[in-house]
Amino acid sequence: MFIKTVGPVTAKIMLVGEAPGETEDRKGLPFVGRAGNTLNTLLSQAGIIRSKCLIANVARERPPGNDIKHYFQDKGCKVPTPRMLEYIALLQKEIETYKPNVVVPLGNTAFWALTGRKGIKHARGSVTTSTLVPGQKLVPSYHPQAVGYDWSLATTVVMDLKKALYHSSFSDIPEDKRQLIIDPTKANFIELCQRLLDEKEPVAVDIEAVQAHINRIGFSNSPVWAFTLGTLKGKVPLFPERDELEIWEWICRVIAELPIIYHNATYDLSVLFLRNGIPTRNLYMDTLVAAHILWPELPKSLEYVTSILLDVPAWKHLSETAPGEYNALDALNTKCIAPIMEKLLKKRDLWETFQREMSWIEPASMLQLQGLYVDMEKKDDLVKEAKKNLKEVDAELLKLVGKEVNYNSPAQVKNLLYIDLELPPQYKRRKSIREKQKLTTGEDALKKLARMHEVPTLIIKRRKASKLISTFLDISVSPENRVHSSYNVTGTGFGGRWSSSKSIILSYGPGNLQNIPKEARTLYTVPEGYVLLEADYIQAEAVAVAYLCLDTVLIKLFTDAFGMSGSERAKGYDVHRYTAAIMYDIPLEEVTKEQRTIGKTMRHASNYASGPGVLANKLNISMAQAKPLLKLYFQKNHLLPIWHKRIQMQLRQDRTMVNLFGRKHKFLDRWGDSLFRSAYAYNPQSSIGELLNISLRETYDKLGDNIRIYLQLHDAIYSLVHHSETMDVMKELRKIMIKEVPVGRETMKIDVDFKVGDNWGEMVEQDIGWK
DNA sequence: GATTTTACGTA
DNA sequence: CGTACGTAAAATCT
Repeated sequence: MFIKTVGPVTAKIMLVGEAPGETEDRKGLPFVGRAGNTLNTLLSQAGIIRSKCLIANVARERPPGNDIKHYFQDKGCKVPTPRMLEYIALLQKEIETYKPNVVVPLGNTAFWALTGRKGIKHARGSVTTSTLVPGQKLVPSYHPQAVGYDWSLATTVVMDLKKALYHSSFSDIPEDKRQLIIDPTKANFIELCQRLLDEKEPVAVDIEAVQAHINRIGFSNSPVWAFTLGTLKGKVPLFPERDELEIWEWICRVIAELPIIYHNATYDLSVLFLRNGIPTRNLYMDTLVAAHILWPELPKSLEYVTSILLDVPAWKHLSETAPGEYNALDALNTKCIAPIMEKLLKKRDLWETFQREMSWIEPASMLQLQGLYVDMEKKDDLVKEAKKNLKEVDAELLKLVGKEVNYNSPAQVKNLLYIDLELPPQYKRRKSIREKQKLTTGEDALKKLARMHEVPTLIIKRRKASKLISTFLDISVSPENRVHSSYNVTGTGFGGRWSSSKSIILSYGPGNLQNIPKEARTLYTVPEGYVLLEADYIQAEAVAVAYLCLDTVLIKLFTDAFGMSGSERAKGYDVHRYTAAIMYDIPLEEVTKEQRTIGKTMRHASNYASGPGVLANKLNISMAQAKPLLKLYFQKNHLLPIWHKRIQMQLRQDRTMVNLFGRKHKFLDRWGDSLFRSAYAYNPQSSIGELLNISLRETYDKLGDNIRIYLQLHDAIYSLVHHSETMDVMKELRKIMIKEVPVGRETMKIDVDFKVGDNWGEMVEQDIGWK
């Protein structure tokens, strides 16, 4: 059926979708199926009344199989069929007739029909014009159907629609009158720097670099202008050496003396310091950090934040064709969003959290630039040994299998297991029952098959050995035998924790330092006379959960054990033993090793509401055995389900959770168990991360002259300490790390214990009592 | 050549 | 249907 455009001819807003679906086809109206429902929700959240809008699709008849490719001659959907051209001409005529103030293309097809361009992700949220109807204002956004698949896009679409609503009150397209000064002469550049120094406003700075060598830098100290200077073209300097030196002196003056704004300071600040010796003494704001605090659940790129907060054209496509303009706009837009974000942070009571995360940038940058020393001999030995090990497994496998198989290839392993060896097929868990089953060769599946055949065990062994070599042992090191990973203070969606990844400044090493297995840690050694000191929070997340549940018995166990040595604690104050004791209703001292292991697994699993299947896997028991065990556990720990229910109630308010330090997170996923479990994990995980990083910064301030902070591992700080000072440093670290954290009416303190070693793989517990 | 999927390491 | 991350190799898309 042909679907007509609906809505009042006087409408100020016109919404354009892609093509009708099944329901639309049946009812003869656009956006009345599932996508229509989503659209209604989005419109109402944006304050737009649907009946006052014109609603259209580009294609007017439902394509077979709902596949838009039907209307194109090519796979990339760039060459339209004659029918599609007719539809586009019709759309053009309608827009020219109704003259809405703003047209909202929803999705790639509508955006392409109106502009001839693709890439809705980069275009959405910008204010732009149509080429189909010249002069027609557009505010593009995602298609409601995309929101249906990924509900976290909803927030973005609502913000775009609000922007469209604002733009529907007038037809003019705002002119970008901001002034960009691109590649001035040396003399002009110096004048401009002088102007920045005179005006004393916070300056947004952005560098462009290839392999951390700066080739361009841009500045902006007001929302109306910016300037940029290229210093390198490829590897060729653009100025004579003496001029360049002078230019860098002025750059240094600006950056070292004025309050500075970056988008991703850990990068710009580190490169400027490493390559040009320029310190950022007054870091006023990192707009990436601001975005991470304001909307940890949303994208944080400058492009995205700008599309949300400003009414400016997209500019990222200029990076190749007009690098000067691109860089100047980066600086300018950073400058423009900064004050808006500052206001929002204060309004939402997040200023303190923001300042705290800002304070982590310096130590995180230090850790990246400092790096870790690698013992090359040890590394070579370990690689050799691991390769030998791999060869042995390969030989065994070849004997059993009788042919060469690439065990890193899931396809080949599937063939081997399920066709050649005729083992019972193991399937991946499906998201919905309607999805078709997919075979898996993951470790859990192989473990089950291991009961029937000896090959699966060897495959597990083979893959572990191969992973160890490729990811953790066979790593690149700097000329100084160091690895330099970057710590990302904005790297986790929850916030509070840092992530760790390959540095783009000094790209040596395994990248992520937070997932290195014990076997690969031994190659990280310390200089003669020094020790590696690990200070970690004891049972941190479990303690946090106990306080959040108000489990007074458990809290007492932790407070009684506070300050005890490890061996004392193990005797009568061990959480897992306690868990087993209450589960089996026996005295603490009668708990067997096996029962303790069960207690430990149960606690880990059920704090965050895992199901019987997973527990069965972990304890290597059947589902039938796991179910009553879980039931028993929740009977004895009745506060846990109450806590979970409380979280669900909090989510119902506005889907927002707040951690123990005031950090906020909005959970945007589809309402359901998976969202709940994520929310259960939020407070303990992000609060402990935050606690550790607060302590890390304080350690950096107070002990930075005597020790080198070496590693951060979510709930542990590692430092290099002269062996003669180990005891003193332990005392100091305890003073810093043990903090009183309010949880409701209680005050939580988490104990710290220490390990010492001369390499990261062999750390020895320090059995010291502190009472 | 770029992007997605699969598998697997840590807290 | 623990959660949170990042990387390597293979598979897939263009």
